[in-house]
Amino acid sequence: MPELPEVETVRRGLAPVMEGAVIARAEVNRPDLRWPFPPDMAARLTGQRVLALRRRSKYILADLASGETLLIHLGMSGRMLISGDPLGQFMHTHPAPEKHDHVVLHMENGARITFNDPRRFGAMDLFATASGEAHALLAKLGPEPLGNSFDERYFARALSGRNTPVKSALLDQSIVAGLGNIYVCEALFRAGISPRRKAKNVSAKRATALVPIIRDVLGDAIEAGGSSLRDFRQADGELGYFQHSFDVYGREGEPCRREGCDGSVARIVQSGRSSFYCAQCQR
DNA sequence: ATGGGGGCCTGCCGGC
DNA sequence: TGCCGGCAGGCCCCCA
Repeated sequence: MPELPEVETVRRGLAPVMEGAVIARAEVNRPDLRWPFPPDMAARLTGQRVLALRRRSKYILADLASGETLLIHLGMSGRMLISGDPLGQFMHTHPAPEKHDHVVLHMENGARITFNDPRRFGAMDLFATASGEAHALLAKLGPEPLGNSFDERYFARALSGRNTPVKSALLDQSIVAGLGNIYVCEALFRAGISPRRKAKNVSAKRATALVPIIRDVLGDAIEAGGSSLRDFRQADGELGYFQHSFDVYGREGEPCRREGCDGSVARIVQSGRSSFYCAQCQR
């Protein structure tokens, strides 16, 4: 269920045990997740050193010494668990295998990285690192919201002329890549923009204001995730799931948190997804 | 080209 | 207690 901040938290948690480390054995327990795994995936992972662990949008990308990149998507319910004790962080034991442990990377350094995904909306694939972002899943992604190419001018233009609700536009990964339902709701709350407003009717001024707000919402969440990583390593090694405090998401019926606002959080359904917002101060 | 809806899966929670 | 409907943070694909 991870959005960009959770995926980044997972990446940061995996990096110390994966970057520079060698995959001794890849255990692949089923032929597919959302799509079939690439041919001979286990063999193509076995013996490979991980040169770098990157993130693009909600995808984790592991560059291998073979010249291939392992693409990982957590879908809605994907989780990563680190076990073993490669860094001397008190995870001496490997937990018993659980249902939905689909892929396990046994690292030469003693770490074990388990991908567990009950709903199987996740994905794994291999592609030539040199082909860059030509992969079908990456090719149509818009700019990284925390990157330089996501700027005020770009964003105002991207929203202008769109007939769809601004909520849908922000969920559109080709406009900006990495936001999901939660952080869209949170960003629109901070910006005081109703999720129902058509994208084309968001003024350039407000679109401009939204850019740093999106960055802040994501940045705050990454910071919260980062500070929780230590705890997860010491506890059970599970990455990417931690307590968030949201202003509107999941707070239907509760009071609006904006100072001076006496409204309450409403839930509406837009294209089949819940939107949480305060109709009083989001227009 | 754009926008909306269906579908993929399993687990969990609340209501009866 | 058991069953059932509704819901879940993603994203591709098809259709109008």
